[in-house]
Amino acid sequence: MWKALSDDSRRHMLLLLKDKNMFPSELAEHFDMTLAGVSTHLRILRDADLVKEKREGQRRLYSLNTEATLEIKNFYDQMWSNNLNSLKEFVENKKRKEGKRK
Amino acid sequence: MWKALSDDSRRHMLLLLKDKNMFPSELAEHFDMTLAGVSTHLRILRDADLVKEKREGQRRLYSLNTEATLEIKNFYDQMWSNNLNSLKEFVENKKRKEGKRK
DNA sequence: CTCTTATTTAAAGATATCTTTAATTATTAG
DNA sequence: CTAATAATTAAAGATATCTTTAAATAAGAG
Repeated sequence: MWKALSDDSRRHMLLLLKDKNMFPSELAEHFDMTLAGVSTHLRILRDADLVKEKREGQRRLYSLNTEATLEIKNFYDQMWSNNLNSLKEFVENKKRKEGKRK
Repeated sequence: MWKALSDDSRRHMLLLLKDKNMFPSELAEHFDMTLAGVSTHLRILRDADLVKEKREGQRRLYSLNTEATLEIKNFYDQMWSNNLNSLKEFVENKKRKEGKRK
């Protein structure tokens, strides 16, 4: 999963899929890479459970698996704070600051 | 930075340094690896700005750079939710659940 | 059934990463 | 200064990763 996230193209794919479900050929347009290359990256993301695949006839629709990104958050929580309160405060703080800026 | 986090040993080092600042020789005791290997990993973590180094005579004390892990959180926020409210709710929800469990 | 389209898989090459050993730098102790 | 200790750097080997080309699978169109 961390290996899956360590590649720039794959993180880019995840952010694209976040906005819109896509077919491999569609995704490939956003990258300077062959369709086979994209397909390989999608397999890695699928194995890491970061994306879901749904067959639609001869095509395959890929979508973000929103549940699976939790491990990143867990690691962040462990690193950044000992308890969830601090995270909560951080979020509230950031919101407050953003409110001011407007 | 993502490359730095993609290695199991390095993530383990970060979690160890979170609890206690350590010298390379001290860290090496926790790993099945030579001191030189540990030193190389520490260089990568230092380059990624994830740890800080402080010379103390002939030794070098390593500590976690708590500020730098923010990029992970940013990515998580982008992936998992469009707005910070959802994250806040998630945290509150998790806390509530944990409260129940006790 | 044959041709086309969408996608995956396998093989191969180039590049990157991890880990070790050996050499190097720097500090402290005698 | 010399010896010992702490740590880094360089070189080298093994392994892993990325990307491409070519072959394979699978669905739909004629």
